[in-house]
Amino acid sequence: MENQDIKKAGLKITLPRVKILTLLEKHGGHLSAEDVYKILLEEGEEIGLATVYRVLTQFEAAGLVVRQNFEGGQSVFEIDSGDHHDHLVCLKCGKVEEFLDTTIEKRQEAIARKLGFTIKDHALVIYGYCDKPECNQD
Amino acid sequence: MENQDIKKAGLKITLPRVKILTLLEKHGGHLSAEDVYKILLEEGEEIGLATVYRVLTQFEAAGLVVRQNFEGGQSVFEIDSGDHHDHLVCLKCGKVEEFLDTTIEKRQEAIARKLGFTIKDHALVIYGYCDKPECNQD
DNA sequence: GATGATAATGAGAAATCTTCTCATTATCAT
DNA sequence: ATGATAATGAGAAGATTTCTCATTATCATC
Repeated sequence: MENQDIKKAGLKITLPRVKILTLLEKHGGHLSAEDVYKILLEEGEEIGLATVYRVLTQFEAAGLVVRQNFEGGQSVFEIDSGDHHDHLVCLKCGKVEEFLDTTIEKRQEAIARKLGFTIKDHALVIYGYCDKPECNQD
Repeated sequence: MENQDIKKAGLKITLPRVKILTLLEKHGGHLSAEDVYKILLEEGEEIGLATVYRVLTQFEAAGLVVRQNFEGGQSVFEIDSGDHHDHLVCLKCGKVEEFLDTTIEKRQEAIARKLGFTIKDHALVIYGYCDKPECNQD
């Protein structure tokens, strides 16, 4: 029940928050603030774009969603399912694949340790072309 | 001689281009377009911000510089020394460390192959706190 | 060295994404 | 039901980057 998640985050349960969280859960994928805004509009919900940004930022701070800053464009958000993963993004069609590689994760920690850093977060995005015929090559 | 690099890129040798390339080489680190603009102003060069953006983009396309999109803020540029590397960024003081890990690089290729992607580029940034006393913790 | 086709520049406008402001409205503990 | 407080919506504003276009500079050719 997403209402409990919102409450646990110290936020009041409001229609915009419930709708946005439900939408992200239902969709599953990676949505930008504007995507969320437009889908809500299509569903007949009159929720302001500023509210969408505000709520997504609050959800991020609360650990309910994760923000990804893919290059060139807007941030995208996805439900924080708890299992960290990195991303592969197709530069042609925009398809996003997720992956997790424990070897890479461990190497990162070793590197940070060696250089005296305490890891707070990390972003690994591989950009390329996926295997669809219209995306292949060049 | 940086003039030859500019010429090889199919660009005319102009004062803004020479100044910007020289500045990046001299500085060595990671500079935003605005950093470059301000430093040039301090040096008495009247080069417009639009020109700085334009030239940096051209240099990137020509492979002379590399653009990094660290989270939250402006892109930064550095001379493309040829040796690819990834970055560690301190969230407190902004210090940037570079590293290269062949294990990670190889794993990325394996992952892309498995998922049917042709790698074009990738971005790995580790965010954390460096070992300076004022940056440590929280 | 002068000439001219073409490319580059500078300044400000504009585009894009995101945050802020503030008056109005909704939530929720009592 | 009431009231303190938080949340919302709309538009303005901020931040970064790109675009437009008139003016100027570059460089191959003469």
